[in-house]
Amino acid sequence: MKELNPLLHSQLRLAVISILMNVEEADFVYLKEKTESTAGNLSVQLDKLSGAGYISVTKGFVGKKTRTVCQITELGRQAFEEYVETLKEYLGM
Amino acid sequence: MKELNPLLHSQLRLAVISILMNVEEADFVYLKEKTESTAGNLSVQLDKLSGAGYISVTKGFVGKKTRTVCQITELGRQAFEEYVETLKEYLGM
DNA sequence: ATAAAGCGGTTTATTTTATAAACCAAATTT
DNA sequence: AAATTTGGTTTATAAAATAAACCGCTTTAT
Repeated sequence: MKELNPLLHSQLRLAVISILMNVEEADFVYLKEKTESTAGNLSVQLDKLSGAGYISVTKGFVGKKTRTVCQITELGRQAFEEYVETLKEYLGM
Repeated sequence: MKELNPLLHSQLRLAVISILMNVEEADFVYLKEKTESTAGNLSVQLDKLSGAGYISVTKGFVGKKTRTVCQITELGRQAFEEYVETLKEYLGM
């Protein structure tokens, strides 16, 4: 049995990646609302994903307010696809 | 986004349940080999699954040796099916 | 017959991970 | 200008996974 990439096998990180797979980009506030996570938790998990090179995180401004935008990277996309394949074995699909 | 049943969202426990879904029953030694887990870890995770009523664990003998046999319960089967459905949402299937 | 090693586990301790709580700077509202 | 809100980060705590140590029984070798 292959191992399930532990970086993706986490509810919140999987939710984030899953969202980012279906959208060009998403900002911190959107991700927080969509995943119903706390800011702190989200911040930590985004760091991990970005540390692994699975997402890019860009801080910018909208008017005077900061805006943190996330995008999935090619590496992240690949990791996700592989995770799904592995998972299918577990689920018998 | 629905939450992924945390009892099933664990590599080892998911592997165990996944095996038990496809087999009438499986004993400790078989599960250990198949999942490549340590005995300690497996023991703990089987306890959790059995504590939740997802599997039944029966201790018996084969000759003089003890044998611990596991089977998935109806509750476990249901939980697994639901977990898979929820996961599909995350994976976009 | 007895010590040593192996089998099938369980219990306990350690490490890792997830989560929440506290905090911070800048902007906005009152 | 004080208080509140926004958009986060950092740090502390709780929970989970994992490994290490252990235990009773059996088998093997001496």
